[in-house]
Amino acid sequence: MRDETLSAELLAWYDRHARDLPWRVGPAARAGGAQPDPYRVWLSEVMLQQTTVAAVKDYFHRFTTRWPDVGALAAAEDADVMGEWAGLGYYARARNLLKCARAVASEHGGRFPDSHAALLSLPGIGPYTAAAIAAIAFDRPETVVDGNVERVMSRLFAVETPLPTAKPELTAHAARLTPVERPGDHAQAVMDLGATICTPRNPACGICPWQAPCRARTAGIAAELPRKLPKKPKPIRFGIAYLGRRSDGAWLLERRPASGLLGGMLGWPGTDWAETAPAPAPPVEADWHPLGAEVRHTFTHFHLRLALCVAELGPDCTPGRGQFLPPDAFRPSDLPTVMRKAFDLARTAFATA
DNA sequence: AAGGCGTGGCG
DNA sequence: TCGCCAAGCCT
Repeated sequence: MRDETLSAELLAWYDRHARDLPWRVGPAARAGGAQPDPYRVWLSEVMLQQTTVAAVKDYFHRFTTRWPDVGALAAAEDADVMGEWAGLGYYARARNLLKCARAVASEHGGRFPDSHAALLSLPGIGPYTAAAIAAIAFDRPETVVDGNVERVMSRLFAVETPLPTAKPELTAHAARLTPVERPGDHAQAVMDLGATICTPRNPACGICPWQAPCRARTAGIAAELPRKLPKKPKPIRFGIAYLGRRSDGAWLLERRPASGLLGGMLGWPGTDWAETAPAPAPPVEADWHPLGAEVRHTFTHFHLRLALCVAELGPDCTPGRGQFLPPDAFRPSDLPTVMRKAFDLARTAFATA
């Protein structure tokens, strides 16, 4: 059965405390008839997948400045989009972002569909994002369930079953609270609550609009929820990267395969990353010098220790892999973070050589 | 249907 | 220093 009492209390809080975000139409403007741009809602939601608001803001501004609408993005070069996404992580999102933009442009006349089912069929749009776009951009009564909602529901109803087992139960709770009126504001309100008050650690229960009905707070276990299954330890992997600079200043880089880790991104040629020390595998015969420092970087499922080799390459150098990018065609900011760390260390070495 | 897939901030 | 965590999706 539906319970809109709780939502009414939350919306009253949201009307006073909604965060001002670049992609958001606030409750006052929305009440005045303003509608969010589905393109901006979609772009922000994809960027926000497993990513904090603070990390997304600058990327969102750069993307919307460079590609103001879905048609412009659909017409962009792959390398430009991947370069603009560099540093934000989870690069499959960028690959699917382009696929989705092109699908909207070619199959939907340049307009985002407004139904959950149609949105779900687009690349990079899963259950959460489809519901978020339908609710926020089109004010459809969809139930949005992300990590925030799971945490808030687990506390509000004191669900002690660990995630991900508890997910269906938490989704059912969230669905009961979804109002027919203002479902978009409701969705954003629950997520704002989770992001600012019902936080993972040290939740600010004293100022929470749901402090009275919250069963975890009553039981004194709010900070312990949601419970989660233990995680596997991350192994350490080792690799070597080769940073070669030609005498004219061009750097030897390569485009990584279109799928897998850092898929589609620019990177330095090198060995595979394995749990045992790699055999040297330079991309071209040269006087490679090992760098004293190594890059340490942690991915989702392993720690990487990346040894670096640098070399000055001759003007007629013809490498077996990769391509030379002249200085005016190479922005270090186009590199994923692990590769940019390597560049920063090597650049220092060249500068002092 | 578990596991692959980035990064930065925080306690 | 280190584990945890963030507006998940795909295979």
